[in-house]
Amino acid sequence: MARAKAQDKRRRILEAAVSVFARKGYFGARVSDVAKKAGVADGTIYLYFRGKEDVLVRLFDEVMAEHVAKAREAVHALASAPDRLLAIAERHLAVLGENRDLAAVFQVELRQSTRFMERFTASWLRDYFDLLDEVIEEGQRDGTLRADVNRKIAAKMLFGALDETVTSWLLSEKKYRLEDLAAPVVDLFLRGAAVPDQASGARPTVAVAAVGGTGR
Amino acid sequence: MARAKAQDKRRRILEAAVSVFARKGYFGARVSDVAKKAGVADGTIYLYFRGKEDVLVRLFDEVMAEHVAKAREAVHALASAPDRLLAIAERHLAVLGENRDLAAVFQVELRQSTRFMERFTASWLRDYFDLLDEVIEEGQRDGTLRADVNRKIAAKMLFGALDETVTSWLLSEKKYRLEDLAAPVVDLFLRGAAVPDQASGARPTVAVAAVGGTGR
Amino acid sequence: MARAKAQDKRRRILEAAVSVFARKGYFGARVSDVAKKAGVADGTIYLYFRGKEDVLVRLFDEVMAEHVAKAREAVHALASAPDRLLAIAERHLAVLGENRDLAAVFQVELRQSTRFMERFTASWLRDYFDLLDEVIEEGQRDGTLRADVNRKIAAKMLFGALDETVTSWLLSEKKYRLEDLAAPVVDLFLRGAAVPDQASGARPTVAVAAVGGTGR
Amino acid sequence: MARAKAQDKRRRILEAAVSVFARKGYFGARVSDVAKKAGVADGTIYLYFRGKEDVLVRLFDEVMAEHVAKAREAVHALASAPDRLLAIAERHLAVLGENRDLAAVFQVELRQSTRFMERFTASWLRDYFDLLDEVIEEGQRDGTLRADVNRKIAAKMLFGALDETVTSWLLSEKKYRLEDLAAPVVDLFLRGAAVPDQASGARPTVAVAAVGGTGR
DNA sequence: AATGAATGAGAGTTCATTCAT
DNA sequence: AATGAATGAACTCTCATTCAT
Repeated sequence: MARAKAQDKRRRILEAAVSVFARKGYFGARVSDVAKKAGVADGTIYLYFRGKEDVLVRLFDEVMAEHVAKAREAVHALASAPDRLLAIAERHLAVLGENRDLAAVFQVELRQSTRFMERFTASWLRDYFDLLDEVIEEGQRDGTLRADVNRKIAAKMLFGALDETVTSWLLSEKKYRLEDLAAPVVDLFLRGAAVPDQASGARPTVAVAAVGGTGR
Repeated sequence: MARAKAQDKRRRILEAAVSVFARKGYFGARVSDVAKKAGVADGTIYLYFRGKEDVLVRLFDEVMAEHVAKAREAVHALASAPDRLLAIAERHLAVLGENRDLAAVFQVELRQSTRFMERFTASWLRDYFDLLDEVIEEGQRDGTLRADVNRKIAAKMLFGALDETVTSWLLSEKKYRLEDLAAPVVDLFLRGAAVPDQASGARPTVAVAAVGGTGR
Repeated sequence: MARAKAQDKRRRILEAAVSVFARKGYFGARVSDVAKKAGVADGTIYLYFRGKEDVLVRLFDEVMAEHVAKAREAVHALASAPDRLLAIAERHLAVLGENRDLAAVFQVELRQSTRFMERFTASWLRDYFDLLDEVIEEGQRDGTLRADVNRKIAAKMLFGALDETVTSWLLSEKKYRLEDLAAPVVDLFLRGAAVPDQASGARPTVAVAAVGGTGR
Repeated sequence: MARAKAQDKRRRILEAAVSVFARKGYFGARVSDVAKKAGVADGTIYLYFRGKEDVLVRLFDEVMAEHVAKAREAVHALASAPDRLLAIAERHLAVLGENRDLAAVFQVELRQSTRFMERFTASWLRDYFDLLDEVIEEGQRDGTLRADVNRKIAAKMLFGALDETVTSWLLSEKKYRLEDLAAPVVDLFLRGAAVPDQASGARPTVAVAAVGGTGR
């Protein structure tokens, strides 16, 4: 019981943090703002978190852990690489599209500093890229994806496209359903922007450079 | 003479800011750090800039103005859309690849807050996306790019891919030439990740949703 | 308890401010000087006051509110205008004569700027002048004070005389009891400096100009 | 010639200072504001004055020297004490009434700190009070002024009345000619506010305390 | 467990003054 | 004599964190 109550308070603090960080930015937000929004005393936050930065870090870790886990589940339930990539893209856009404040925190506030970013890159973002990498690799093995594509580059392109899509939506005044963009983005990712050279088997002239270390 | 000296001092301050912001982050950097690095007194910075934030903003504006202008020139010198996109990508990666500190500031520090981002999105980033949009449109008109691709989405995908490529390079320990990734990224962007359905004319099953408002 | 302690701290800050402002002047005094003198941390001052200026303003308001109230009480307890004016003068000189630091703040620091002065003139100083005005008016009605005297001018003369008396005392090296000057000042105010024209009813030759708007 | 030009520049700086100090207050005014208003470079001020404070001090000294000298001349041209006091009052109010900015500086900015005030009190203000004292003394000797009046107190009352009259005029929104108040103020000073006890030769009951050291 | 008053280090910015030109 | 760019000390106020209650 006491445990449940405590967890509830912890959750309220995290939710308040999302809201306050989204509106004022991480540096602009005061710990007391978060406390007030959460309905607790300033000091209480320090019973649940090590400090202001820890709130941001935990927020990130917990949302991501859940997201990556669900993405993995979704992937396992599907067979082909294209379907799997679409499922990942849909989840990605849906999660952030449902909660604009969360999107603001993830797209903007989380990129506060190289220090933060390195930490994130080293943890769950790594997992997320690994997931993309695995899906692509399997697609290459079963022949649905081109084998001559560098997986690291492909993963970054897809992630970058989704990321930019979210940021663009976030900063846009226009209201549209973010997840509706999953299909066209993945379609473009799969089929490419160029008109295929139909007559011959000739490839576009841009050479595929063999790039070594491009992994994060 | 006096004019030249003043401009030199201004430049030194901007260069010092890039270096200091890259290492400590915008919020972590003290104005006095920038001053010391630039070899001027603290107060001197206020003779050239309105304040700390103005240093960041000017830095961004001036680098971007130059970059976008040069990208436009490069585009005009080339004929086909694929070549043009490759040229843009090469410039994008080369500029940031040449100066890791500058890359750090652009990839990380500039995204500190929604306030910054909105400002940037409204100014030069807008220009940059417009440039991509124009190149893609012309490619669609002359038949080198698929007409059924949403230009806004395509522009975001290419930008997102480049952006993520830079961020990944920045955070990576491995040393590689960033601009070498321009060709494979653009190739992937043009040809897509999927193996084309050669026998039939069948398209991948993912439908191309007609999405209305996706512009920033 | 907590309430009492907080009020005590507030009072200590005000007392420290009187002491520090008197010695260094408002602009010369640092907030940290006041804090140190009050035995609190710098930041604590901002829990009780909006800022440095607010400390001065509150100080003034609170001392004046009490002073004007007590002066009114004293007035009500007495019957004739001359007695009432003497009572007011005695209070005026006694309050400031008892606390040289307070006198310094009131006579000097409070007149730092037109901004301050306008604020003060608009608030309690107005009340004080109103009180003098009322007492004089009643004196004119009951025949103890000359009816041909402009009340506004008379109030300013008495106040000016008291004010100058305090300033003079403050800057003087000599030590004397300030309140002892109340009687001679009021006496002079009432009887005038000139030798009355005893033989005739002739008035001094200086004409009483009928001046319209002389009120503050 | 060069000498004349230099003096002109010096005068322009002083005039600019009056204007700027009146509007922004001594502490609020920047040296560069004064320089700009005077049409000279910041550094030039330091060729004519020791620093910001020196500008204020010289301003005061020079205006006062002239004023006291002229007041003395006016006094010598007149015979009776009442006339002389009226002349002094008229000059006092006229000088400040003619130049609101100068009045603002003298009534407000000059009282910035005990340090300033002590300096002033020790110099020309001393002269001014001495002049009043002399006039009153002669009036007592020739029988136009009451001999039982303490001269120091009387001088302070008259000065205080004039001072308060100026301050009141300065802060008042209403526009009226300040010097028109000289006559009624001096009349009140001479005849007193009380209705004389006509039947008997009885004096008002307020005793004239014999106060020793009341001089500044 | 919770509170919130108190702390005090820290930083952006201003501006009187200097001095090379 | 005049300039005005440069200096850098100084100061107010903020806010993450602590700890007595």
